[in-house]
Amino acid sequence: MSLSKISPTVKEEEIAIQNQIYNSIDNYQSIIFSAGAGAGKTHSLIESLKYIIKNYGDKLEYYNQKVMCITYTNVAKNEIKERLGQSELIEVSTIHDRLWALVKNYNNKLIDIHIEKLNDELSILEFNLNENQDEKIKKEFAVFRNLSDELKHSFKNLMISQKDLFYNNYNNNAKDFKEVFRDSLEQYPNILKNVKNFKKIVNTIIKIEKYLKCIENINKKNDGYRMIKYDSKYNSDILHRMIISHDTLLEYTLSLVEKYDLFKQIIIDSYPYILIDEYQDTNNRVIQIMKYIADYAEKIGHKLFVGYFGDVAQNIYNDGVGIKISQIHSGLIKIYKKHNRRSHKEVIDVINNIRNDDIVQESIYEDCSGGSVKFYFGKNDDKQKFIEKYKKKWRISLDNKLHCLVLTNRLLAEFSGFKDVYYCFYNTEYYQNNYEQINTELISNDLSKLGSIPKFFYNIIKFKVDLENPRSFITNLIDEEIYSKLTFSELRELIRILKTLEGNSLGEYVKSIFQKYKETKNKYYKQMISKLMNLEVNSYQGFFNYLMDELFYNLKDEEYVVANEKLQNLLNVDLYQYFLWYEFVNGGYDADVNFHTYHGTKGSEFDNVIIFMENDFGIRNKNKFSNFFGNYNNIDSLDTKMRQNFDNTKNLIYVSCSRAIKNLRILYLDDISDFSKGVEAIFGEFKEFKTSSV
DNA sequence: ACCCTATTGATTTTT
DNA sequence: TCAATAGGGT
Repeated sequence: MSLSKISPTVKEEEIAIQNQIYNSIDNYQSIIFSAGAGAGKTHSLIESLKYIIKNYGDKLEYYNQKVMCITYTNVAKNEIKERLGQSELIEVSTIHDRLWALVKNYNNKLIDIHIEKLNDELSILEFNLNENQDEKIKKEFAVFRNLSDELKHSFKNLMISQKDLFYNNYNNNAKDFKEVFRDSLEQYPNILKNVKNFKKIVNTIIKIEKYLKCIENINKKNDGYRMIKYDSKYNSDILHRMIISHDTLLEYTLSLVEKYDLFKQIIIDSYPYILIDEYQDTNNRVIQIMKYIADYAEKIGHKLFVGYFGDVAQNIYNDGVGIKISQIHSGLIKIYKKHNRRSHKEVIDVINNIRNDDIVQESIYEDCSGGSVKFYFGKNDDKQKFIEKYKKKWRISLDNKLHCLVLTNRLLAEFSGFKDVYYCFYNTEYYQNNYEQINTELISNDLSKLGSIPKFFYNIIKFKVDLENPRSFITNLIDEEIYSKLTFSELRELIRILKTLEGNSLGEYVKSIFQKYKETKNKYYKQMISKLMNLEVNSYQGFFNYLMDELFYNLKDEEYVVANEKLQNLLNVDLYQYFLWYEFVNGGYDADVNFHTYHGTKGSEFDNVIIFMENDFGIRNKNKFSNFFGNYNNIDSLDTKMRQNFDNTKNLIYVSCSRAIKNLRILYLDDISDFSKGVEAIFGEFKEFKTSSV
């Protein structure tokens, strides 16, 4: 068994590094702790928290103070809470939750900031509408600007009064849209020549109106305008309804921290220890907030410790602060940890080459060899063969799984075997109009993130799986409320009825459920189905209509046939595909090969990893990976923009490759001859993958 | 042949 | 939301 022996000297080194952190805590010297993938960062963070409680817990309790531990994601928050165990003195939460908890007590100040924000936004809108000379914007607003002042005024009023008409027809095709406004806009020359520009103009006008009204309402202290609300579920601000979203919460908090010394002091005196997990992913405003607080603590001579834990090379999100942290928060004590507790030597060597900076990891284990890394290039069609080869070679089973990383959710759906489910959902009006939603609402390992219809389908599949799985408990299947009322023979009868349900597609299965519903007199069955379907109408037609309403709203008569067909397709997909999707949502526990996106693997580790890579990352990021390898040997010649792209790609490859504990293979699906030097520099050598040799 | 407009289809992830 | 491409008019 490898990866088990740690030499005493290395163990001491590791302890010495942890002691450096403790020492900084003792002296209230803020730190930035940097360690590569698999170094045990979270472990260090948790040990530090325990250290604070052990040594300063009494003092904290006496002064009614707490330790603030903030994470970027809820997943990280839960992991830390679980590993740390119960502690009254430590508040673990996501950054946004913590900031909102602090900030919401300052509602009056927030309202002032909100009015400022509305005014700022208003001047931007007015500027674009009337003055902005930027070529693109000038063109978009030209037809409006060409109107006389009088016409501008009347046009604004007209559109504000016809707001509903405007939005109701918003998704019409251009011809129909023009038809709606043809007569009422005759006196405004060319205003509706280009629908896109027209929409832009009218949207701007309506927004200005809304913001002005909002300010008026705030000043009059009208109902609904006396409080700022933070909505963590929704991704953008609705400023005119007093609702702010994630980024604006950070913006407002930063303003408060900037302006009000008392606010800073309250934070400092309530939380003398602030620890930040995965700092590289947080928005730079968070670091600015911390810097303001730290500076003020020093000014007034109050003790404060700020600890950043993270790794700049694992910053893969655009708005993460990454390497810029040192510019924003200067004067931090740097602590590095070079040990790797995760991977075999062969993997560590490669990931060191990828990051190529001052963190050069060494395995903490003496017995760290025995892994293997190889880089292949091959054809796009060879992916399945490649997987097959390593399934055999590595003896893949449920106990020794293979994890494949792909770039897009679309590929992930295809490989995982629910391609048609993905495409049929993709083709619905709802997901066409909210195209980015499909990836969160359908392709998620987190049940709470599923969209309403995917969740509904999930429940139906779960019902079927629980029913057919001999290992599952009756109580899983039958609701407690119903189960408790049943006699033994009633239960047997209910199960007999349930077992008669059948169908090859989701549609057929649901049809069978409702057919039985109509036929049977068994009230328990009816209760169960009512509960499962949660629909007003207990019929297949009711089910169908419900889906139609949710997925294809706002239909015009002539669109009905196509929509009907699309929904039919969604229901015609083989039940097995839905089953595979269900398995995926559950985390793929029952599959020996699991698929992930590169980004989605952050924090995980797997024994066997295959990464499929190619030149492009979608249509907007042409040559992302080929440029990385091509530029690897001459990064100094890159301009700022190119360098940013390079680092971003580097980090993504670093995160992906560093998931591997033992075996790592890359299959590159394009020609690599133009940048093979870069590949060699990282992976040593490369080979062609020939299917004939399998 | 050219220009402007409409339609189409898409990269990932978190709060 | 936005870039690429298809389409339509001159």
